[in-house]
Amino acid sequence: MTEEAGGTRPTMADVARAAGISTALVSIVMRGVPGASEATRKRVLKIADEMGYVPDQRARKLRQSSSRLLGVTFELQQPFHGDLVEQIYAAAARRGYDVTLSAVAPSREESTAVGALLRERCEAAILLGSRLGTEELARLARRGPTLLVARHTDVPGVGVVRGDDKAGVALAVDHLAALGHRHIAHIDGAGAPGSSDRRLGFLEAMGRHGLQDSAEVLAGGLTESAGAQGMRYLLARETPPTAVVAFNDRCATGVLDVLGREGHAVPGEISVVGYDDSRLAKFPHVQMTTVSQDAARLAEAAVSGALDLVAGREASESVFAPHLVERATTGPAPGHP
Amino acid sequence: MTEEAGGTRPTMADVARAAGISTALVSIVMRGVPGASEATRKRVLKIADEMGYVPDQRARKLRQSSSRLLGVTFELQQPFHGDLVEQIYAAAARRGYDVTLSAVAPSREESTAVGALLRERCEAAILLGSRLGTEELARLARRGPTLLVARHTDVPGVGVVRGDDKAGVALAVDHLAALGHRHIAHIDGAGAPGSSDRRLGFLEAMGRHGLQDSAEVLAGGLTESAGAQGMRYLLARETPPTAVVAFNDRCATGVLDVLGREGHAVPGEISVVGYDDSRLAKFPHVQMTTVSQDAARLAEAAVSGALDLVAGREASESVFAPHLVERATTGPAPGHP
DNA sequence: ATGGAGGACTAGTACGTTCTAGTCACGGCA
DNA sequence: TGCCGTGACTAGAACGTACTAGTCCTCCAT
Repeated sequence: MTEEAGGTRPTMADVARAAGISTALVSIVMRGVPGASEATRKRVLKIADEMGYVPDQRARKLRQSSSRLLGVTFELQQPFHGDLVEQIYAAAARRGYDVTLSAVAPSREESTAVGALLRERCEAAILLGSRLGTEELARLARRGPTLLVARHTDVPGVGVVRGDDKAGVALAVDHLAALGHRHIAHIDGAGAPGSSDRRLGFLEAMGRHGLQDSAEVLAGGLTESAGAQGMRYLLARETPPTAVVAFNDRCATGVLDVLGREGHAVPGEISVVGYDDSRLAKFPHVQMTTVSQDAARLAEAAVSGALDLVAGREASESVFAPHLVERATTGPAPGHP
Repeated sequence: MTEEAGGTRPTMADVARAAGISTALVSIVMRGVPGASEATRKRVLKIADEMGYVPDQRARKLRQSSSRLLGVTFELQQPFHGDLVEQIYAAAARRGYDVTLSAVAPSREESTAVGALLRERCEAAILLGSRLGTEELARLARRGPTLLVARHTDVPGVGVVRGDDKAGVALAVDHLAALGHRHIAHIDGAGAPGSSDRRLGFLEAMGRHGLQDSAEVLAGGLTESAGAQGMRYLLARETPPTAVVAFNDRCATGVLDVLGREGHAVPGEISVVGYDDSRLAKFPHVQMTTVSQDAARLAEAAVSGALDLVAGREASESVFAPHLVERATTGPAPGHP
C-alpha cells in the first residue's frame, strides 16, 4: 500500500538489488528459462511480486531480435471481426506470439490504424476486411509482411486468407432453391470487400437453377440499416421475393427486423440467409440460417500465414470452403410441398 | 521493391548514415521539433520515406520518461464499448496520448487482458465495464493508476467515470408513466456492472409513481438472448406488461425482436426502452427510445480522469446525468388518451 | 575588432531488457 | 593430485530511440 514511491515502477535492477543478485539472474527467473537454482527462483519471484514488479514488454521486445508480435486491424463495430480477433488471440498465443490491436471506426481511418501498427514494430500485419487501395496496400507490403483476411487482392507479396465467397452464396442459393424458392433477392455489400464475388456467386447459382430471370440484386451494405432499407424496398414491390440472401449477418438482422415489424412470417412467408455465422446468427431467439466462415479456422490460417510470410515464404492465398448452417430463418417456399 | 534487405527494418542509424548526419539530427527531424534547418528536414524526410523507415514506438516510449500511453480493456462484442473506444482514441489523441487496446472475450479473461496492459507500461489503465473483483482491482490499483468506466467501486485510489444509473432508469420510468403505462417490467443486467443501481432506480421510480405493485423485475443480462428470453417469459403471462425497460440496447434489441416475431406492435401494444444509446438504438429501422450515456463525454472524462491520476491527483468519481432519447419504440399505453 | 546570441548540428548516455561470454566453486574420475 | 564437466551466477554489450550538454559557425550590435 505504501511501496509506490515516486510513481516510477520498479525495474529489474530494483528487484536484483533487493535480492542481492544480478539483473541477468532476475531476467533468467522472470523468463522461466533454466539457469537458476530452485531456491533463488522462488525467492526472486516472491520479492518481485511484493515489489509489484512487472517486466517491461517494451524493453523486452526491443532487445529480442524477433518481437513475437502480430498486429491486427479490425472494425470496432463488426461482430464478425470481434469473433476473428478473439480467435486470433488464441491462435497467436499457441505460437507464443502477442497481439496488438488497432481499431478502425468511422472517426479513425484504416490508414491511421495501420500506421499505429507499423510503429509498434510487429512482425506482421493482419488486416481484417481491409478497404485499403491497391496503392496503399503495396506500400504497406513493402514495409513488412502483410496479410488480408476476408478480402482478395492482386498486390504481390500480400497474403490472403478468405472464405470462398462465390461458393458460399451459391450454398445459400442451392439451399433455397431446394426448398422451392424461385424468386430470390440478394442484398449485396455495395463496395465492401468480397461483395463483388458474392454478387457473382449469387447470379451464377441462380443461373444454374434456371432462375436468372427472377434473380434480383440490390445495393446494400454491411450494416443493419442497409439490410432494413433493402428489405423495405423489396416489400414495396407488388410481388416481393420469397427469399433473401443478405451480404452478412448484420445486414440480415436488419432484414429480419423489418420483416418482423411489418408482420411477415419468417420463414413462413419469406426466408432469410445471412453470412458469417457471427454471434448475431447464433442467438437462441434469432437462429439465423447463415453461411459459416468458421472464424477459428480463418484466424488459425491468418496467423500461420502471417508467420509464413515472416519466415520469408512466398505469399499465398488460402481460400476456405464455407458451409451452410441451417437454422430457423429458412423454410419451404410458400405453396411448396 | 528490392530494398528490404535481410528483413530487418531500417533504423535511425541507417537513415543518418544515408543522409550523412548524426542520429540525433534524424531524431529531431522525425519528431518535428525545432533544431534542424528546413533544407535538412526535407532531405531527411525524403530519405526516410524512400528507405521505408518508421520510428520504433517501442524504443521511443522506452526512452521517454513518460510513455504517453493509455491502456484500455473493452469487451469485443459490446457495441457500447466500441463507441467508447472510438471516443477514447479521439480524447487521448487530443492530449498527445496513444492508446493500446486489450480485448476481453469469452475465451479471453479480463485478468489476461489487464495483465497484457500492465506489461505495456501504460501510464494508466482504463477498464470498460470491468467485472474484476475488489481484491483484484485493489492489486491493480497498487500497480498503477486505474480508472473504471461504467461501473462503481469502493476500492480506494481507483477512479470512476459513469452515468447515473439510478437516475437513467428513472428517466425511462418517468417517460413511460407519463405515457400512461402502469404495468412496467425491468429486464435487468443480472450481475453486470451497474445493474443493481438500475434495478434500484427502477423500483424507486415506480414507487414514486405509486406503481410499486405493478413493478416487475426479471433477471436478464447484457445480450440479445437475455432480452429475448425475458420478453418471451413476460409474454407467457396472462397480462403482460405494457412497457419494458431493458438493461441495455443489446438486451432491448432482443426484446424488440421477440415482440416483432410474435406479432406484437411496438409501441402500439408494448413500449420498449433501451440503455446506452449505442449504434444499435440509432439505426433508422430501429429508432429505439433509450437512455443516452453520451459515449463522447464519458470517454473525455475517462481520459482526463486517468491523466489526473497519473499527475498524482486524488482518485475521484465522476457521475454523469444521462438523458432520455425519445425515438419510436415508446408510445402511449394502450387505452390511454 | 570584440563579444555574445542563436541556429545547426553532434557525442555520448540513459531507458529496461536480453543475450553472449564469461567466472567461480564443487564434485567425480582417472 | 590434477583435470574437466556442470550448475549457478555475473559483467557488459547490445536493441533503437530521446535527450543533455556540448561544439562550431555565422551574424549582428557594440
